[in-house]
Amino acid sequence: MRSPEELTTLFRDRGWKVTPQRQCIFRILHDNPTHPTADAVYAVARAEMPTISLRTVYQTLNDLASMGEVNVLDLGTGSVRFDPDRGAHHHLVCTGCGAVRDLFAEFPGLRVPDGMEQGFTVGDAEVVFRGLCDECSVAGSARTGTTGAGRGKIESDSRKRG
Amino acid sequence: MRSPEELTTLFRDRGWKVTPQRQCIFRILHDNPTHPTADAVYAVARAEMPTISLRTVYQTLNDLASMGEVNVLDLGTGSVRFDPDRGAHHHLVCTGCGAVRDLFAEFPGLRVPDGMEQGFTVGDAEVVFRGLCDECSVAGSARTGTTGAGRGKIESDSRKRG
DNA sequence: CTGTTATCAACAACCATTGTCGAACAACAA
DNA sequence: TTGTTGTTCGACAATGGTTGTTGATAACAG
Repeated sequence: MRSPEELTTLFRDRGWKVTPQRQCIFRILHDNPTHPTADAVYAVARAEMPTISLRTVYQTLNDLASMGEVNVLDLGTGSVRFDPDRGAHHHLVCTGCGAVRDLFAEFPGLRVPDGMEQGFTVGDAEVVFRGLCDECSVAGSARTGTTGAGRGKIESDSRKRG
Repeated sequence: MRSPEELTTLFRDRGWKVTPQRQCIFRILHDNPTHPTADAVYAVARAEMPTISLRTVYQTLNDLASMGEVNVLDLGTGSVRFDPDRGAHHHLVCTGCGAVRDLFAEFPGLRVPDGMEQGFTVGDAEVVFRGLCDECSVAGSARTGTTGAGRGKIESDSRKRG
């Protein structure tokens, strides 16, 4: 996404006000590679603006998304993540803790093979590599995780109910 | 996933009972290419078992997931989907209506380039092609959708609040 | 047949996210 | 420096998807 200064101009052009809260969020997101959730942004923002509200964070995040300044990612980790990097890239997702890392790689030949479109008008392709991050592969030799995606919400197999 | 008959055996082996409800869900899922949500399974199940509960559907679906008989997919469409096809394949996702279609294609060279693992122990790669299905591309020439993923929950830009 | 387990119904709780409302306030153009 | 207007806050309710709970009933499996 663009720099806080540029965003200031863009907001003004749209007739939107540039409040300290918004500027704070601009700064937090700028060059941020951590794909923070709304709640993560909120936590950081509170450090310098203790009275900022979660509602305002969501509001501004959505404003930025509607302007196309951040990408909204739902990688199945339970909450939506915001990515200020607008360039084409893919993701590594930890099935343990939900961490997301960028993967700047190109995969030539990554398009729907002819005749398999099934009526779809296909836009972008995103690749998600799922696995365990360094911390989680150390911490847990058990719990290899669900085979596919999943937000870690699989019922804890609590048989014997009732 | 395996046939209803095989699943019956597998459940018994685990000391689980094979109830009509479970068998019903086995049948609904078997060779089902629609990636149904739990609610979709529930709707079909009720057609032949009007008294089945949503709770039981979730329960059985999670049982099957924990056995590795179905894949749990969170494609950012708002609810989790269940895929009985355990083979390697990818997906087409409609950003309009959330429909999911299988894409049986192989993408050779789809692995994390050396040195870009960032500490991850990478397992599978899933490719999501986002676009519009035939129905949605006819129905909506407006609303091209959010650039990235997103469950269509972006706030409806209702300015002038307060 | 009998003991164990699954299911039901009905409800509450959870989480991420959005809506709402009034009051206070601050950005910014005049 | 003002006034207008948009923004924020706080506090709470509501949504939708999913899971927990409970007691009673029903059904599987040995």
